[in-house]
Amino acid sequence: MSEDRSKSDGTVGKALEILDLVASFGRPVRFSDVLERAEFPKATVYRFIQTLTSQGMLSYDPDRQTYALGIRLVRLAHSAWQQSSLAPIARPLIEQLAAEVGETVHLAQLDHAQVLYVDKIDPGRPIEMYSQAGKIGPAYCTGVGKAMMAYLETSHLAGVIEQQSFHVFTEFTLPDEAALRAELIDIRTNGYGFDREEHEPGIICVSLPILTARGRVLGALSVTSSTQRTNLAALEALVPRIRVAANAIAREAESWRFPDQSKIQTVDTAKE
Amino acid sequence: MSEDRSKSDGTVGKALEILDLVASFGRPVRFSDVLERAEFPKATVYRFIQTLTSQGMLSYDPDRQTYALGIRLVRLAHSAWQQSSLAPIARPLIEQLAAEVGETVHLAQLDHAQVLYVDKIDPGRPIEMYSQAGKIGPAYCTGVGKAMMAYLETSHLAGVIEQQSFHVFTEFTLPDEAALRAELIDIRTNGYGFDREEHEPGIICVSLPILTARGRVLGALSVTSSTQRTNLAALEALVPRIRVAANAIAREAESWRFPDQSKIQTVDTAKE
DNA sequence: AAACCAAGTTTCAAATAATGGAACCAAAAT
DNA sequence: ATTTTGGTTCCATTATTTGAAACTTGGTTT
Repeated sequence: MSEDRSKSDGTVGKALEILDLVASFGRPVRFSDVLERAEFPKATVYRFIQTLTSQGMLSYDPDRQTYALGIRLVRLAHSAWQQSSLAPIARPLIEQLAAEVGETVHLAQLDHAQVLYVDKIDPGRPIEMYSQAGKIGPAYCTGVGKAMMAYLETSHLAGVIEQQSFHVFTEFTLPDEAALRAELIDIRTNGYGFDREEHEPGIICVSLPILTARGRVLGALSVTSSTQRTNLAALEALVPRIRVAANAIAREAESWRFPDQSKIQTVDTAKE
Repeated sequence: MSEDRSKSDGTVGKALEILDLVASFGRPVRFSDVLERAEFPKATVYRFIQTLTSQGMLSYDPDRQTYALGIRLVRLAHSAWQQSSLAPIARPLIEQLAAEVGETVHLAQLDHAQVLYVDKIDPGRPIEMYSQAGKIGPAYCTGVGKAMMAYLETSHLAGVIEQQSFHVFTEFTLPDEAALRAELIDIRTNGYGFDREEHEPGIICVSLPILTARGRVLGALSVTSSTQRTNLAALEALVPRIRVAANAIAREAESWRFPDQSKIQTVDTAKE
């Protein structure tokens, strides 16, 4: 199910596989824990762990003799979040959106075949960030996931759908590819989609894709609430307002031209 | 100055060097941008970028033909922050501390030879997370940096000091190793240290290390303010309260025993 | 339109680094 | 004192990385 990464990315791919493996434990691990789950021989796993530790991608606790993900990752993520994600651009826009509609707003992007939440604003309560940004979720049963899938090009979409688990979370969870594909056509027709308690009972949302002028999917925006507080029709009424935000984010993301500091003449004598 | 990483970490080290390089631009980059600054030949840089992109560590924008740090990093960092840093443990404790003292509290750890801020609570304003966590700063002229250095073992300390730039930020910046070493002895004697406008004019702080029972440095805590609002003596009065928090964090970090889910019998027939 | 150029991509033999079985070591358990 | 478990090192074999050079592509200039 996830044996595609590292398939032909040589040593680097394998090292990152080990990194993911450590991450998957969700807690500090001993060498033997990793060895057990890894599909490489002892010495190989050992060397990878050494290397990753020396590189700061893993950290070693000498007291407990355990490895955990290293803080170099936190530093890199700081840059990643700033430069690669929509979050820093979108932050002021979704803050205002959340304040106006009075509901939780999610900003998500597609990672591999999963939804990755890059920001969340919950009006009222102070922002808890790390607990949300970086979180991943299934694509086939979340509003943002479906909104993004609806606008993928056919070939890419096929790959993404193939990797959906179609685990049944609630009675409303879309059960299979056929149901999902039908839903995606609907979304494309309307320009927005819903989560009808497909992932968590009582939780509903409207979602819109964030698209470039050329139609490439950048991410998705959703407004989430519960069945107690509101209903789908009320959420649907927010679509125009959300669309304004989504468009604004797309426009800003696209127009973000960077100071052209790369145009410095490169003299060829730069070899010294 | 930073040619130590990847020195003998083979291919993986080199790939991560490229990753850092991309991060260092702070904005999406073209292939040639990277090539220019990298010390590897064209084909090598090219393959690394391909690999990293295919691995999701970099993301490629086909419209602009640029690479940026990938969102897989955000996902990994989410785990890293949770499992490796002190932040999730410390969060409630420093929130309360910030509320009580009414000043900004920083939580930092040492990464390589730099200070890495893993959390920040500013009473009054809502918490901005990724924009702060992950930020790095110099060790020799920040309160948290000096507090941590003061408690490193001699050999480790030497390596860290060697990498300090001793750039002069203000008239109070410690100018050289001798001044720093003297200051570190002071800090060790008192159990806490100050930032006397050494990094930014008008900004002062008290800082305490977070130490394990065995005396290993886990991180540091600081309460920051400005010369307009307060003075060093007033900050010093907060030390006992801060020490409570620092000790609590250390104790919790140490006693955090993880559910013993690794003790599942590993039958050796697991080969199929 | 032809010639040119810059940026990006592919090739392939040589150089280098990764591999992994096995031996080794240390500390804890018996 | 002996065995077991968990971690570390060795080193000949093997596979991968390397990088100069050739090539392709898309955009400019003449």
